Amino acid sequence: MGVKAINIPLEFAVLDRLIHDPTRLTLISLLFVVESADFVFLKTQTNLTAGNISSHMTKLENAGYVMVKKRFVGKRPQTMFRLTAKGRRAFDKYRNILSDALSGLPE
Amino acid sequence: MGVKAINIPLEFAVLDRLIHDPTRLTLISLLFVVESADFVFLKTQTNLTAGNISSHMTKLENAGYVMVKKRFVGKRPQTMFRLTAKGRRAFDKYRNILSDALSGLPE
DNA sequence: ACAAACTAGTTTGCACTACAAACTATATAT
DNA sequence: ATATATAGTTTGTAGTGCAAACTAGTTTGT
Repeated sequence: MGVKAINIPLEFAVLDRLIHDPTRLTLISLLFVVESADFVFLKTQTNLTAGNISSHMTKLENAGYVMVKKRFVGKRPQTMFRLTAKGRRAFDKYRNILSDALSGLPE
Repeated sequence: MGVKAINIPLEFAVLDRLIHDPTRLTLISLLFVVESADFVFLKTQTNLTAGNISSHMTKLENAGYVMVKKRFVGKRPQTMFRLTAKGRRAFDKYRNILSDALSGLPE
């Protein structure tokens, strides 16, 4: 028979690409822990450029993972972000798949 | 002072992109556990197309993460892949960064 | 009052990437 | 001979991430 049958359940393939990108992983994780954050907070906590944050958050918004509320604080525009229930579920699922896959490896 | 200073160490940004891609993550993980595998094995264990595997493995080879040995088995070509020491180190580091970052999150 | 510098973002352009389809080359079956 | 299968590689294309450039407004300096 030669080689024994091997079955390694590597579920990396089904990881949500929208979450998996490192930049969005950072942004989503931040939103996950702080519940709600504005643009400036995201910018100072990360080392991302404004443009980068903007386009990624738009992508997350279009996916329905993030809610956006714009208002003025004093005279300045402020953009607030918050994970939606859908976004939270997607992130939970992502984490579970990833940590399961990682823990399935030896060592 | 308003809001307390928050410092969340999210190290996702430094993840090795070469490893982070889900397809390569799958391929590298496979090599990590089986030590050495041929093209056909990688193809049957994953649901990837041959072209996809080919280009990803070339990328990993160029990065010095994977060694390739070609030979004939009977009359058929066989391409064997194996993680290099460098590749193994990179993968170990990747796993550590990722699991640390994940475990830093609440819940 | 006017300009320069700063704040808060969005849009654009480019270089790179992943993916499957198409291809090469050889072997086997009919 | 022709068709089908195996073992891959190369090519073409659509999509992506990123910073630079831009928009719109505010504050500061003189």
